[in-house]
Amino acid sequence: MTGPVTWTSLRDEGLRRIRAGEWEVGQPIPTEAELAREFDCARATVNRALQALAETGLLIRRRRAGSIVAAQPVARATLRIPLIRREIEDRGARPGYRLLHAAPEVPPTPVQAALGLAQNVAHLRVLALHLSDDRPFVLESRWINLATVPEAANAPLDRISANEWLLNHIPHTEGRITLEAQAASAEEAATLDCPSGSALFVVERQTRIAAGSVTLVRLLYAPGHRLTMEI
Amino acid sequence: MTGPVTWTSLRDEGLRRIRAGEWEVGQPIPTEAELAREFDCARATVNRALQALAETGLLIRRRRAGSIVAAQPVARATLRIPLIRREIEDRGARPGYRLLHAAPEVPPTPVQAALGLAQNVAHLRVLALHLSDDRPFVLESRWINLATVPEAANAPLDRISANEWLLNHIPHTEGRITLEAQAASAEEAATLDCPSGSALFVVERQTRIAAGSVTLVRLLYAPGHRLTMEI
DNA sequence: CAGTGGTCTAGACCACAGG
DNA sequence: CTGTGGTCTAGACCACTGG
Repeated sequence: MTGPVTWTSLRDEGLRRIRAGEWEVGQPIPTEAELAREFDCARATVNRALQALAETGLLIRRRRAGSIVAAQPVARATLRIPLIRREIEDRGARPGYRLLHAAPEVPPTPVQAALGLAQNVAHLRVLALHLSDDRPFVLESRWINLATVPEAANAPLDRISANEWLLNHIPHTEGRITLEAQAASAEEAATLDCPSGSALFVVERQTRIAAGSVTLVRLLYAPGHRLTMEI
Repeated sequence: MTGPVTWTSLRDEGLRRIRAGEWEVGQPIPTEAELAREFDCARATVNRALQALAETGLLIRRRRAGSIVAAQPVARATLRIPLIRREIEDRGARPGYRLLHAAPEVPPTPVQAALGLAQNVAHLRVLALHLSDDRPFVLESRWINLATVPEAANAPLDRISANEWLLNHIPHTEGRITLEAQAASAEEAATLDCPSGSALFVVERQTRIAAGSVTLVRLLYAPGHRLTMEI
């Protein structure tokens, strides 16, 4: 804690004190005004630092009651889900892509329910395989809502993955991500070149824009895939 | 955008403009000064809003170059990993806990390597089963470093899960979380009451404090477990 | 070199909730 | 009612970087 005081340096010092137990769990830490005096800086600077600590769940801040160190901090980790191609490149491998199937189709009832669709809406059904150094990396099973994204019908999905095409055409979506494990069906196993019944890591992503549901995709990763995050 | 201008309202308006395409992908948005004039507020307020948008990966901000809308926003989702007991309670089920095994033991070499240990260090080996409405929910397989946390040797792990005991004694740790899928071994399957070879969702958490490694735990969830996040 | 974001400051007012 | 955090403001200086 030498040099000029910035809100990031204050945040780091707060993090240190919490981890070192200098600020006790469940106990209030000094008020913003007190910390501002201690570090000889403006209260706004302290505020910005404590706000950042509260954002990561380490502090619980309440007016009048002050800021207390969270007793049971919920482990909060930020998951970054990049483009599959980038993911492969980041591992130092050569990415590949093979379109397996692309045709208009009305989703089966359970998929419609998951998408929150009231009626039968035409979708583009896409199956594709992503390769890492020529070995199967992830099997992509996707539904694209043609009511929301009619242009998708003409997307050159044999050359560019739906993943990237969508990102280029509708980059900013909102949605939900679900992580789970699933046993590989015989067909999935054949495509991913692994034993039938293998435990697969599955990422399901559902995205929408204001106009409606955009896509529902299940990414079935070949065995051995891990997702790592720092806390 | 009526009422008083706050940095959160500015952030939300920026999010709307990005999603609506009013701020074009890859293009610079107005400068902070311009936005401050538009919304008739101080530049610091605009700055706080844009900083929040940059934090979530929607904007890329560079001095002199200005802020541009990210072309391929990396989907960033925050994963919240609560106490297992809370996780069960939050699902409206009754949590249960059974200690299966707890004894000092030197970890096998691969575990030592994962923990970054140079020599043989005594650990407490813990196996426990968490129940949800009397049905197996997650199998906890843990190593606790007795060099870092000697008190753990006397923890009443038959009554309180290591999870909670550690959180109460060493609440603020840093570490790494890994998510993967794994096939259930015969023994694991028996404990979790599922077919051998079932695809299990596995959360591995490794935590440490300044003094050294604290614990390595693998949480093997019974089939059907899903982890959901909003983007 | 000039324009942009990054940050600090000092002061102010407000909202909220604990006592 | 009062103390705490939440936020805004106006101004300032700095750091970086693109032209």
